[in-house]
Amino acid sequence: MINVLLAEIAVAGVLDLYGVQMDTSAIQIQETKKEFLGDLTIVVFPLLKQSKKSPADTALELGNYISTHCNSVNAFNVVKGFLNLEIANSYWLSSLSEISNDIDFGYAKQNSGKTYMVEYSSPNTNKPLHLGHLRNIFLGDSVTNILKAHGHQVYRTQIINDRGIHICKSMYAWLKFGNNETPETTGLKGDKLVGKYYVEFDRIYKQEIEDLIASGITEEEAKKTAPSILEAQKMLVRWESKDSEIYNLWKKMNSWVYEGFSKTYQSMHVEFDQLYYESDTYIGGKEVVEKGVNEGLFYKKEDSSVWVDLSAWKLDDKLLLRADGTSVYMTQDIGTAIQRHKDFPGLSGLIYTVGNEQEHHFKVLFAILETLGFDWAKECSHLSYGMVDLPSGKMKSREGTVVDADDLIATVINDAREMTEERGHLQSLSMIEKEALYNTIGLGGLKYYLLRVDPKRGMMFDPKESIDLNGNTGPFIQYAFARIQSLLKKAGDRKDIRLDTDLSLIEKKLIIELLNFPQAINESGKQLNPSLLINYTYDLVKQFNSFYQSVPILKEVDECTKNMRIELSRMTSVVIANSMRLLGIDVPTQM
RNA sequence: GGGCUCGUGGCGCAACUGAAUAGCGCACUGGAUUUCGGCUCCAGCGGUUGCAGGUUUGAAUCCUGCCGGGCUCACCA
Repeated sequence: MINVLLAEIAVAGVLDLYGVQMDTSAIQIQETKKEFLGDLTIVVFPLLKQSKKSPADTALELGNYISTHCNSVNAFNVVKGFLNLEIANSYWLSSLSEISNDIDFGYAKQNSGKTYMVEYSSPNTNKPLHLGHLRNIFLGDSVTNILKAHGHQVYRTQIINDRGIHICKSMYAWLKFGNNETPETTGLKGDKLVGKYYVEFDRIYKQEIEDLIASGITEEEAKKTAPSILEAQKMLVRWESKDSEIYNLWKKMNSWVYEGFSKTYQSMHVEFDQLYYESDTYIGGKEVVEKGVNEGLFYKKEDSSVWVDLSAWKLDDKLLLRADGTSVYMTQDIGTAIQRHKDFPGLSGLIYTVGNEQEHHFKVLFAILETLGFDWAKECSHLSYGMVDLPSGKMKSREGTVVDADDLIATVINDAREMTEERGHLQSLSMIEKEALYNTIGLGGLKYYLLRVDPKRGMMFDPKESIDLNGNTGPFIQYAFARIQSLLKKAGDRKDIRLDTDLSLIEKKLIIELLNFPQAINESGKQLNPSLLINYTYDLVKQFNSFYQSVPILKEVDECTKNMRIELSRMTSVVIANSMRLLGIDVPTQM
């Protein structure tokens, strides 16, 4: 890579000129802004302490040194403290030639020897998946792909939140008002049916609270003593003691939900390697907590609830077991983390893809794991992401503004169908191929939209924009790919690029952009941030479209130039495909 | 109230973690096809980066204060 080479030469230059040894990391190299002459720019301000000269003099001296010591540097110019270097066309052409034989360009060539586990999705089993889950799922899925591209082994996992008070709420409402309804008798998807009774519970509960308040009880008291919530709590205790009636009901309703979820995952082409069930892992968590009490790591209050003191982390004390002996969310998360490290010894990292409203929870979890003395605790990390809001504001289940995942996916595929039928080149496609294409475009647009924004930030979801075709969208990228495929089909056999081919500015810029791909993968992996890859790919495609528009490719008469342009196009499509694959987005050969 | 976090053209997002005149998309205005897929390209309009100080050769980026959102501090998950 030329940047590395230039940095080394610059370091040698500083040593030779000013007698100071520097690290290559201190050399700032960036692409030259388009309004200046040159390809790469070294910022010399940080070197002034060493040179003890003006920015202009330093840049001039360093420029002279570099151009005589690096034959890929043709010329240079100095603007203020910026040393602009012009790199020889032959360098760019040989770089293009090199990567154009690499179908896996950008991906690690060998195994890193490291293993990671990425947790994502992990829904509760009391209601269907919604838009918020989609951001979570696409993010976790993409981060997994990106880590794999770094040569790591990665396991996709979930914690299935299949126990707890929330499940009991659905069960209670179903028992009371369900009339033995099943997915079969109602034709409802299993997760939708169970979700219906979770909502039903909430309605009853609210009503009871209102009635209690009307009878003169305080709101706080009413919330604790409403009959429905007391019943649900009793159920949880019975469940933990494996009461067969409750346990069987729980199994039945959960099985409905899993069937529903599995359909949803299939529709978005997402799979997992290893599932963990809270109903299994909470037991291990409980045991560890009890052991921790005996070892004096945790303490018991008079009411026999168990707590941990986290003042060493400047965190409040945290409850680990309720007074009635049942466990909380944290208890099972402790058990799950331990189980995972038992099952996969030597994990280099365990990454939790969970919304930012749980940042505090994970700080506490990791602190507890450290308290327990697990040395892998510091390798656990929380991939936190911001909430998805609608133009109308926040999604609120109470107000019925939650965007259902199944509905959204269906909508987006249908929109893709309508738009593609209108303008597509589909004559040669069978019905099945067409359906697959609508799927690719609709889902691709949706994934692109949700992955485009920096995960850390909250984002706005506008249903109208999600599968827009113009601008910074999935279909825009897909179209560029399809168009290149069409071109390549007519291009004939590949030939090597001649290093003396003429290069225009726009062609050179495109090569430079292509060469940046490994760096984009690198950054997105380091930061666990797929949006960096999206931004990169979008810039690349814009650059390509501009190139495509400005010069003939197949109609070019000069054979060398024509061949170079074909290779440039082909390599662009390889990078598009390789990048989109990491985002979980398919690219069609025609659309 | 304590902690975390975010305020960038009308709207939605960038800015390589401190560098050149803050970029892009949507929307709006005007152009481009004897051309390989026009779901394309080119140009214009539009910003004192919430406000006020400070550090620095250089600040959207770092520090302090204020204003305004969001999240969180559960015997919920």
